[in-house]
Formats: sequence, C-alpha cells, structure tokens
Amino acid sequence: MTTRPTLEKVAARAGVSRATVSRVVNGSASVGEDIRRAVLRAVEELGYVPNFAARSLVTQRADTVALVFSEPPVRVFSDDPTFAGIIRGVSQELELADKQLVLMLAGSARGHERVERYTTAGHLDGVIVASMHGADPLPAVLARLGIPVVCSGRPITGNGLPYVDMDNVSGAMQAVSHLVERGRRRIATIAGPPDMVAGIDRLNGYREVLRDSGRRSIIAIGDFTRDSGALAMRQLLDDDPALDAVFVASDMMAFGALKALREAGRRVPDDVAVVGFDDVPSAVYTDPPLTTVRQPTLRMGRELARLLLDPDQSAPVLLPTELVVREST
Amino acid sequence: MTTRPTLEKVAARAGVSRATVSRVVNGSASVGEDIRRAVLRAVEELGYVPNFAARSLVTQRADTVALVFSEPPVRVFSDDPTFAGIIRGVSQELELADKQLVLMLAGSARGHERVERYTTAGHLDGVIVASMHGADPLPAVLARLGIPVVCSGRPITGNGLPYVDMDNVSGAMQAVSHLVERGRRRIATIAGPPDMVAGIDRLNGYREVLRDSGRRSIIAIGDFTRDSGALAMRQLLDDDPALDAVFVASDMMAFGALKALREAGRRVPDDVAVVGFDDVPSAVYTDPPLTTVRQPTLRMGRELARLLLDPDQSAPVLLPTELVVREST
DNA sequence: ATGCTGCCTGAGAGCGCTCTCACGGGGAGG
DNA sequence: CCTCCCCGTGAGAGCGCTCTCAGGCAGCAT
Repeated sequence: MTTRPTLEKVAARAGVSRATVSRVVNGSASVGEDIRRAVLRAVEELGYVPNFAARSLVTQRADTVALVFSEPPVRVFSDDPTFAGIIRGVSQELELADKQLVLMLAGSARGHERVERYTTAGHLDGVIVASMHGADPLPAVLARLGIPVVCSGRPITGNGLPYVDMDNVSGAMQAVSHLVERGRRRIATIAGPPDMVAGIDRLNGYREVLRDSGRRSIIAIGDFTRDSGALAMRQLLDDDPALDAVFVASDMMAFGALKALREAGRRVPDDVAVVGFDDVPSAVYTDPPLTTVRQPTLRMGRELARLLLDPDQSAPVLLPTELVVREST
Repeated sequence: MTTRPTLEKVAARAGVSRATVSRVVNGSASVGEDIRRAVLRAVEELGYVPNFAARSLVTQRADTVALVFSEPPVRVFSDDPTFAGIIRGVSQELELADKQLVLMLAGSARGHERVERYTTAGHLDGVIVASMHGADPLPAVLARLGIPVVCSGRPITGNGLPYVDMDNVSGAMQAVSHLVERGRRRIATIAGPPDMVAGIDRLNGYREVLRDSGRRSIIAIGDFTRDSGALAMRQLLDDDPALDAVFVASDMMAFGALKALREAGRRVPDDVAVVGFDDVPSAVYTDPPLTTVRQPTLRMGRELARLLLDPDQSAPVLLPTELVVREST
C-alpha cells in the first residue's frame, strides 16, 4: 500500500517491457491482442495508476485547466449563482475531455502573480479568465506565456483572445422594451460597474431603448451586490420620486432594490415595476417573483471549455439572452 | 519564450552547480551569501520558475489539496452559500501554506472513482471531504491510500478520521427554544435529509426542546433546497393548519417555506413564526428578514485546512452556532 | 529456399529536479 | 606548522514515465 506499483512492476508481472505497458496504458494501436490482455490483467491485479508527475515531466502536459476569477473572492464565492453555472458548465465539458479543473482567485496583484507562477511551473495547459474589471492585463500576460487562454466576457479592450459573452445589449433592450410596452413612463436603471463589460453593455441597451422611445434616462450605479442595489434604489427614489419602473442590471441588485422599495412603501409592480438580469434560481422566490433576463450560464461554461480545448477555433461566441416575465412587472 | 529556463541554465549563468541553485531556490541554509546573491540574480534575469512535475516526481509531494463534494454538482454550485464560505476559508488557509486548492465534484460512483484515481496518480497530498450522505465510504477509501483526509461534518458512521462540524444540535435547540419563549404553541419543523448529519442533528435538537417543553412534534422532510422547503411547508399546513411556528433546517428551505406561507395567505410572523438555519447573506433580504442560526462557515473552512495540514492534530473540532433574531419571529 | 517488407516489441535515452555523498579548503587546536 | 574538523560546493544517481530507434520475426514474393 505504501508504495504504488510502477510501470516497471507491471511490465515484470506481464513479462513484457516498459514500453509495451506504456503503449497499452495509453491506448496505442499495434500491440498484439494477447499481450495487451496480459498487460491489462497485470495492471488490474496490481492496481496500477500512472504517476502523474512522471508523465507530465515528459509529455509537457498537465491535463489541467484553470478557471481564474480576476475578482475578490467575496463575490465569486458568495452567492452569486452566475459563477456557479459557469463553473458547472466548464467542469462538465472538461470532464468529457478527461481534464481536471482548478479554480483560482486572483483578485489582487499577489493573486495575479500566483496564477502566473502556477502557469509557468507547468501546472496548467489552459486558462479561462472570468469577470475581468477594466483593461485586465492578466489574459494577455498568460497568453504570452504560450498557453491557450479564453475570456469569459468580452475583454473591455480587445486583446485578440477568443472569448464567450452573453448578449447583454440585446437582453437589456428586451427588458426595457418590455417596460415601455407595459406603459411605464419614467424608467430608471441601476447599472453595473462601469469597468465591467456586463455593466457597460446593459447600460447601453437601456439607453438605446430609452432614447428611441423618447424617454429620459435616470441612472444609479451599483456593483452587482444586493447592498449596492438597495443603496442605488434609495438614491433613485430621491432623484425621481415619481419613477414607475426600474431596470436593474443584476438579480442580486434587484433583490436589494426590492427591499428598498418595500421599505419606501412602494408596491411592486403597482407603483414601480422591476426587471432584473441573470435569472438566478431565487428570482422565483422573491415577493413578487422577479421578471428578469435569463442568460445561459451553464452553456457559457461549456462554450468556454470547448473554445479552450479546440486549438483552431478562436472566433468569439455570443450567447443569446431571453426575457422571463414574472409578477414584478 | 517557448522554452522555459531550467535549473541547469540558471546554474550555468550563475557559474555554480545545479545543486547549489536548487539549495538557493528551496531556501536551504548554508549557501555562501555572495553565491546566493549571484544565483538569485540569475533566477531573476532568466525568469526561472521551477518545473512542478520534475520537482513533484522526486519529492513525492504535489502541494495540492482537494476539496471534494460528495454530492451532485447542482447543490454545491447552485447558490447555497454554505459551501461558498467553506471554500473561501479553506482557500485562505491553504494560501498561507502555499498550497493550491482544487475542487472536485464526486456525486456519482464515477466521481468517486475519478477522485480515487486522481489521488493515486499523486496529484494530491491531502483531501477534504464535504457534504457526505449516509455512510459515505469515500473518506476511508482515500485514507487507506495513505493520504491525509479530513471530513467536513461528522461522518455518520464514525470512521476515525478527523473532522470539523458545526454544533447543529445546540443551534437547533436555540432556535426552537426561542420559538417557545415567544409563546408559540404548535411548532413544526422542516428537517433536512435523514441521511446527512446536519439533517439528523438539527432534527434531534428540535425534538429535544419540544419534548422538554411538553409540545408534540410536527415534522416534514426536505433536502435543503428551496423547492423542497416550499413543498414541505405545504404538507405541514395540510397536516396541521393551526401551526403557529416552524423551525426550518436550512435558510434555502426557509425561503421556500416563506413563499408557501405567503401563497397560503399566512402572515409571518403574526400567524406563523419562521426560523431558518445557516444565516446566508440573503436572509436579511427576505420579507420579513429571517431569524436564523448563524454558523461560521468561513471558520469551518479554515479549521478544515488547518486540521489537514497539521499532521499531529486529529481531534474533532466543533464550531459554535448562534441565533440571530430578525423579524420573522 | 532466400530476400524483402512491414509490423511488433524491447532497449535506452532523457524530461528537470532533489538529495546523498564525497571532496576541497579554511580555521582552530595541538 | 601540521592535523582534524566542518562548512560549503559539486558530481551523479535516480524519481517514473514516454518515445525514438533498432532489432527480430513472420509472411509474402521471387
């Protein structure tokens, strides 16, 4: 038990050479059927499992991919389920390719450096970078290390790397158009962080529809958290007490907004209609259930993994979003 | 860029032997100060980073620890923030020890097998097993492989392995006592899965207080998800329409229960008082804000990592829980 | 029967690192 | 001034695996 069997041992047991065992284990063709069987039996009997480090040393591969969140850990692993879907999707797809996923948080400069070292040390043969703020240099740095990199969300400054993104603009437009169709006159928005693509694009979608429908925009900014949503809602109510609708750029913030509205004595949707973005599971459980824009997070994860694994596909992927109408509008 | 510098290269550049460079890189004592400096300069100039596979091959260490969830991925990475806290805690502590964390899902038999192979292949030098159902054989199997294993949550059948657990019994007792003190007469519970320690212990706590206070118990079972909470609440209302309080074994289920209560026209807390368990962030955002039992998830993660890393500590750790009173009671 | 082609197998050289062991030289003690 | 010791350094042997290369043998054509 203490010491694991090596290729050598298996070879001895099967009465063949190391090379042959290696061939069998790696599923190489051209091994005599009887010999193959003998080897497999020896492997079975000894409970042989190839040593990863030894293999990796010679193949220069690690069969491991990292999903890096360029974000303080609080948000990623708090309870924003957007990340959860992505993680699961990536994980599923990677499993099919028999690769292992490791999650890394790189919210700080130290974090960036850790990821870099980890990559350089040869732990990884691919990296997915998610939730970037501003012009995050990390993806480009990693790519320069000679390793495949894909981005989750369009990089704010095109870095030429492949990426997968949600169609945020269209989603926002659907949401706001819906509010317009419902006859709302004063439609505000709680936007996401101005240094994140999801924040920017959703705000642009809002602006566009508002402009086309001849309404004026009423804007507050949040950072995608519940607390910031509540805060922004209070500001909005101060700015324009007569607003009758609000498009919130994330469900988490919408939950905060709902609470602020409740505390301000406004009824939803009677006084103020609310639309969120993300369609997290708990959107069904709010009072009232939240109208929101669904985005395919699981699929995003899968596409990210696929893009990373497929060497000759590098075109960006844009995933559709869809309005889900519930009782908050 | 294509080919990373090796120890050899650094040695050549610094005009010393490989052994010496290795000593410097690994912080060994007894290297002349001037030579050490020369080596460090060479390392710097060449951007040398030790190859992980080569090192691991000889040291037999991987400097990597896995956190495996013996649970279908849906729950772990949905939006139950209990896991999030644990993950962050483990991650923090591991970072201090300069080890990398990898997350593995092992909800299926295939998953178990994957984790086993991964461990045997030498990827890991420690495993934390979380959210076990029933008499999960995984921890013991892994331990038999000769690798440190700790369990998150007391194993349902003592397997002799070190573990960290929340004081679920006491938490439940606090919650139910609180309900009793509030003068509630018919106190029901929505229990967790009967094959999970958290489910069992919380139910026991409930039972104990109820018995002592001469009330009869009214029980429904859920699986810690929102949907199951809603379902269980409806059952409870059927069973005893006159119930005036419910202790719910998880916040997620409590959210479901709140919704079911709302739909049944019951006011909270006027008609029915509700206490949850976990104190997830969104517990503040429900209507009304949820009274619940807080558990130190971050700390749990840290303790798990500490227990794993410290070879000569194997005593179980029991973490305190604390009632947080809000408006739902 | 002999030569040749082609397929299967084995031998052996590393991959980049750590670590043991031996060695050289300087300081202290005789 | 010589010997002993110890400290700092280098040489070299692997860790377990993959992969190239060459050798052997069967089968076919001549």
